[in-house]
Amino acid sequence: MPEMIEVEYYRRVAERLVGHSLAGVVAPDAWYLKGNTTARALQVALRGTTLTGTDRIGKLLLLETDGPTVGLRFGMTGRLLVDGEGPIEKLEYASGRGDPVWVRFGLRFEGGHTMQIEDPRRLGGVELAPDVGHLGVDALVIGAAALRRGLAASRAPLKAWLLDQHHVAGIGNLLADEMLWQAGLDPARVASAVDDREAKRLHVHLRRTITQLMARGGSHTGDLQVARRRGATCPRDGAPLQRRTIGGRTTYSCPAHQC
DNA sequence: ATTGTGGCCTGCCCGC
DNA sequence: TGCGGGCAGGCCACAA
Repeated sequence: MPEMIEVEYYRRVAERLVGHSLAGVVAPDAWYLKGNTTARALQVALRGTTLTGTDRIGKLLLLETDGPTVGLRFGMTGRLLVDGEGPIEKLEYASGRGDPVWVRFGLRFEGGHTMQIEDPRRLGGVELAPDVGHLGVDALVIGAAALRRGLAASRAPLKAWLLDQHHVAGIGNLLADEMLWQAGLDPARVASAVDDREAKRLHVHLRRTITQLMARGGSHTGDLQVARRRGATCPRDGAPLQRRTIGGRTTYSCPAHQC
């Protein structure tokens, strides 16, 4: 599913169209437009503007223009297609087939270029001038000290804290499980009970997990991934994995080495 | 303020 | 072969 890694891939393909001007907006699905915007409002605001750059904060992709900024969210099954092709063929929890009705939003550019979001489950969305003030610092940017301070101030379970986009932006369920498994920390630990040494270790593995999985090709390429099913054993030490709900999400962890 | 819960969306997969 | 129920999780509204 799209976590910050996949969204970063999307950002890189979107970057190809920087410098092109927008010829039109295709918004067949009103549900997909968030923040009370409409197809007409988007058309009026964006037509004739030029894509000047792209940015990403966590899982939010920002298309910067010389007019307003457009925010794209991909939910769990959204893919970005530039000129009909995406950087990712198949998403975890989504099939490899495509269906034209899954295209929920599109931008037409001068010269015939297109940018589209294909999202079978409609969990993503498009917003004009999104408010990014409530988003935490991007997971690849947060420093060890900030991570330690954030954890110290919370009584939420460690994993729930990591998933909260207000604290750190970009970590989804798979990444959270993988980095905690790598760091040897129990996802159910109370965040403030994580000591300085453990917080430092988590910071190391947070960065390492994201950069490594980005190089491998996606958030589903972690070492724990093969064991994300009932009855599986830990790929590291062979212990039966624990399956729980933490932070409202299915959580796999190893009771032997995560503590 | 913080933390937890339930609902939304819909395709896919499993068991019958 | 078809069908129904469970499942997946990012995000948001809402409750305490």
